[in-house]
Amino acid sequence: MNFVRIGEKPEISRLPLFRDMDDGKRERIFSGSFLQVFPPQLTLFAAGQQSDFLYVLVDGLVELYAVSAGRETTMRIVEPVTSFILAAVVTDMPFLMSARTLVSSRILLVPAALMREVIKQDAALMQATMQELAVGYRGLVRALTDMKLRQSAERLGNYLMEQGVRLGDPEAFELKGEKRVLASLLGMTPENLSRAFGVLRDHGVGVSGSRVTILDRDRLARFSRPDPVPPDPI
Amino acid sequence: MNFVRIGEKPEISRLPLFRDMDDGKRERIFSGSFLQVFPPQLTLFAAGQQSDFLYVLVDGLVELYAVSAGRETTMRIVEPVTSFILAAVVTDMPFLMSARTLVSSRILLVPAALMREVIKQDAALMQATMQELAVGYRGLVRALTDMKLRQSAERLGNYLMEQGVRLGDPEAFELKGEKRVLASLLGMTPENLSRAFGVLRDHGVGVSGSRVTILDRDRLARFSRPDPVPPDPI
DNA sequence: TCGATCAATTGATCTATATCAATCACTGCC
DNA sequence: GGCAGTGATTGATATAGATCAATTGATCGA
Repeated sequence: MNFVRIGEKPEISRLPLFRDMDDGKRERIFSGSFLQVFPPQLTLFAAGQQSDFLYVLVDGLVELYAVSAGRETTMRIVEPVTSFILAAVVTDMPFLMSARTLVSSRILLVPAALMREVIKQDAALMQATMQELAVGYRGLVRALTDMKLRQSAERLGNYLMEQGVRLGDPEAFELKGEKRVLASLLGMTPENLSRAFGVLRDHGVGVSGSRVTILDRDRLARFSRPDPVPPDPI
Repeated sequence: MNFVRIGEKPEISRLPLFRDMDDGKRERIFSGSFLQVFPPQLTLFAAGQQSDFLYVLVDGLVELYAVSAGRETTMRIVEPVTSFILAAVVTDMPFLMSARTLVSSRILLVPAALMREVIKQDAALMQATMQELAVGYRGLVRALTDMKLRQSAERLGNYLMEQGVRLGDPEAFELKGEKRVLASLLGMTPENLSRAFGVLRDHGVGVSGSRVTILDRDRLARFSRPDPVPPDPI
């Protein structure tokens, strides 16, 4: 367990969540938090547990998953630098999701009680928390719509288009995490993910290992029918 | 278009969202808002539109639905007294969902800009908004998990158990809205909703029209495997 | 009271996706 | 360099749920 080192601060401070708040208050949060490195495939917390920390993934990759009816499903693949499990911290309710590292990860742990306390004191932090929750809410509305209305290959197509934009190069990028995790995120089996990639090959998508190339964006869009409302910025 | 009448205030003021805020500020919001009655089956707003108002359903029934890939799906059945479409208002982004009245409804319209302005001024309102979004976020996490992991009859079983508790009598209650809307909410066709009710008949559920009776709660729970983490209050 | 209308139900298929079963292709290690 | 071990792919089959097609039942107005 280490306290937050100087080198880490800038990228964490640059997060929308902490960016606009009072410097002293931010310092207070950071000095009460600690950075920890976790090995791959380690369970960080399980659904049902009391939410003792807000997590900020600084480096690595984390999977959030939910369990129900004896099976599990990936809810989110968290890429750095992002906070996660904010809603549980804000409501002071047990986690609905579990988390595990997919690769070795450096994570900032902010004590939930401290976070809740400073939120109450700092209007900018509260505002940012509110925004983050609202944006997250809308992301889930999209995800649920996607799951209810689109079929698997279309979901994959949309995911690839969005991921391309998010990662900076809409034409070509690397998939994050194993394909089986991606399959679970998209609500399908690994077998069907393979077949879905096969389908998309005829609609302007190239894949080789985890390298994805979007050869014909219009063609892919025509097939996967992206949401008319464009994605929210951050 | 009428301004908020005295008679309406108490139940709106009692909403968690407005309950704890400064009285003067609340007055400011209410005097800038108006109550309106809408006939059944009227579209209140459509996805993609700029979010000009926060809506509070005072009386009646409203359906929130999303459209994608040419089809539509019910996202939420809003019962009084509840605010809706808060995330769009907070982020000042276009609606992701459309809304229509299912029956004649009395609705409070709070101008979105006014809402955002007062949120910035009143810490208690901001806090309540944050809480509401966090609770909503968790509701969507549950809904998405449900859709991904449970099959249709189980989803129905869980819905009925929760609805019973929410409406005050876990043993017997009336379904809100038409069954076709419920089917869409639960991500199935009306035909399959009928069959799902048929399945649940062997698992402690009685139905007659829109009247649902839960004859054997344990049996139903055994079948539909409710979430181990209990639902959030409010 | 009788049709007309529309939601709900029931039955018969069809289809997207899951499941089961190999096989293939890496990756790392001895 | 070869061979476990693991993830990805491909193929064959099974199944939950959709779709199509009537039929039933309830509501409402003439």
